[in-house]
Amino acid sequence: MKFSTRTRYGLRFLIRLAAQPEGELLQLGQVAHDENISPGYLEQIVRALKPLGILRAVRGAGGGYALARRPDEISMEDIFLHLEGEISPVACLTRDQCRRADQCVTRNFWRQLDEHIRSFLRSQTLADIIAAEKLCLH
Amino acid sequence: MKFSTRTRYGLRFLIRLAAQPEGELLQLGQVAHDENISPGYLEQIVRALKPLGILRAVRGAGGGYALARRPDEISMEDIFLHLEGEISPVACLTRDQCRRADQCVTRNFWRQLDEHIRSFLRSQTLADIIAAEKLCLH
DNA sequence: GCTAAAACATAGTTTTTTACTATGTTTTGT
DNA sequence: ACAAAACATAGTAAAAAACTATGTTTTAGC
Repeated sequence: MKFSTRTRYGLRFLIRLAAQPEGELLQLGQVAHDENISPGYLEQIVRALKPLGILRAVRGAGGGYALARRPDEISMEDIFLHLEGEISPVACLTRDQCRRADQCVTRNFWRQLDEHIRSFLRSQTLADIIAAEKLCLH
Repeated sequence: MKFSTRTRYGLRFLIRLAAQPEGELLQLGQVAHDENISPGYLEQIVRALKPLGILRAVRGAGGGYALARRPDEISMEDIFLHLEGEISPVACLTRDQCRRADQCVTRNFWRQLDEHIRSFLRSQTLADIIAAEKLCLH
């Protein structure tokens, strides 16, 4: 039960954006270098985030990325859904519904676990993570 | 973020044992057949559970398995630790401590998520799962 | 004692997923 | 024009997961 580098790298990218001064652009290559992530791989990851609509991209020389929304309006649940694909601990909760579902002894347990994880992710925003970080600094 | 078939099959095996009348043995081959799991694979999984000490095995013809403890004394956290290997959503919480750990922005977030998942698993026992099942029957 | 049936054990193989690379195209400031 | 950035897809390598194969050991029943 591990989260992929996709999710971890993507989160780090977003945190870097959130830490950026309002309106300032940050280049993907810069983040890739600082965070020691392959630029090509990071591009793929960032692309997965685009449909979420939280990124503002400026193309061409001198371009870069910025957040399109305030960090406290961006929930971890949304981020995880786009990076990880899905969150559920077992596939049958969201897809591949198995035919034994209604007589499945463990299904209810998985559903509860799923709801626990999701509700935590729902309760957290990008801003919370940054805030926790700032607290540590003094 | 999916749990492996190891964990899911192993859990189903334990539930079958828990549903068994007190002291009665259940054969692995029987469970494998009923649950449509490869017997050889299920054997591997069951072996991973042995160090937990919740299994009583009787070898030889007419042998089988039974629970060595009451279902309400067997926590989901223990089961998951043995089947999944570890629970933490990222490796650096339990091993592979990275050298940037103390300046890691996301580490605290991962730790909180980890604790949420673990505390849920700690709160649940095999007995709870069986009980939830019994409720559904009438 | 022999045999069949069960648990016990390890190594190997296949399949799937993850992580990453290669090779471009498009856009835009200078 | 050109360099630097985002955008996009396909391919590849490595790792993990899922399973198979091939045994050994134990024990009840004949």
